[in-house]
Amino acid sequence: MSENRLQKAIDTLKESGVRITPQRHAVLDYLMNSIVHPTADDIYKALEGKFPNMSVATVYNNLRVLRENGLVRELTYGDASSRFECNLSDHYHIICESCGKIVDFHYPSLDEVESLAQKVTGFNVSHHRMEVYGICKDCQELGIKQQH
Amino acid sequence: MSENRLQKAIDTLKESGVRITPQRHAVLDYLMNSIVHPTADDIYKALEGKFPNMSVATVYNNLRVLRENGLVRELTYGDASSRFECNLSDHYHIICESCGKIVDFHYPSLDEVESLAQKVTGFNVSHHRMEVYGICKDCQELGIKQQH
DNA sequence: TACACTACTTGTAAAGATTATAATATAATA
DNA sequence: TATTATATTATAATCTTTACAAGTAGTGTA
Repeated sequence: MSENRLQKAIDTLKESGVRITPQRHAVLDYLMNSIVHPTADDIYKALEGKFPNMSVATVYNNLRVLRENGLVRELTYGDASSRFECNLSDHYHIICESCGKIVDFHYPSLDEVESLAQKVTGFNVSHHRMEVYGICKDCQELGIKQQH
Repeated sequence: MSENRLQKAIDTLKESGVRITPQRHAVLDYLMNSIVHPTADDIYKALEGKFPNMSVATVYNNLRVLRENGLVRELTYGDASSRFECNLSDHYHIICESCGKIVDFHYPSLDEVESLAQKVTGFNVSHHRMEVYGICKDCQELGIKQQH
């Protein structure tokens, strides 16, 4: 199942003349099997064992290539560094203000907002982004425990 | 009108034991009369004439103090630097993908999304953010002109 | 297989935004 | 006006990301 997705992605890359190097394969594979929306540095550290000589620049380069080929989405939040995900299906994110955890959730796309914004501002609208913020279950429980 | 808002903000600060220095006053005043959502560097450059000796750190310090006192909101987008605004009324932003211009627009708050997200994820939701992206009128016209 | 071409990786330097630190200056208050 | 806590300044440091040059390695062709 997941292997299928990976193979499809590799085929897409090859069709665009992008070479499949071991490092690139590893970055893509890691992202495909990750649900935590890692930063570039997370990925770098995660692959350190497998590729002791890999440069940080390689991670950034590959993330850029994957993004340019529509296989990876870059998420930029308030904190210092970008986060990356492979899940390109239509979904939104909810972010824990305490631990930074990011969780996907589904909601019908906010097309109405887009069309109103277009009408009011005269912009030619292309897309939108939306995130919800709050405290995750784990941190809620931790907070309650600490009060005792 | 605007003077009234400024005076109110100053009173709020004084009540919290925050001193009103000339630099702090200028940053607040500049933000109150700005509609372009400036970066810290924009503000620094704008006040350079009035305060030739002001440090960039002072701008950051003051923006932090103003934010902590609920007078300024920090907007973090994909690009490198944060933007700041004083308009704390309920509104959303639409951003030009060509020139970076940010324009306010009004839309009923997306409470429904928040409550669904809370139900589905178990998070204790506090707020959300949403921005629309597109090409502004000016850039649309510029694009058409360049094609001739 | 040998060659050539191009893309990729690596290591390091550089850029840019923001924060930390220490010394000096100043606003608020009695 | 004197005092004291807070703010400003100048600079160094940090952190993320990009740029660059040199070397490496896939890929296609003869």
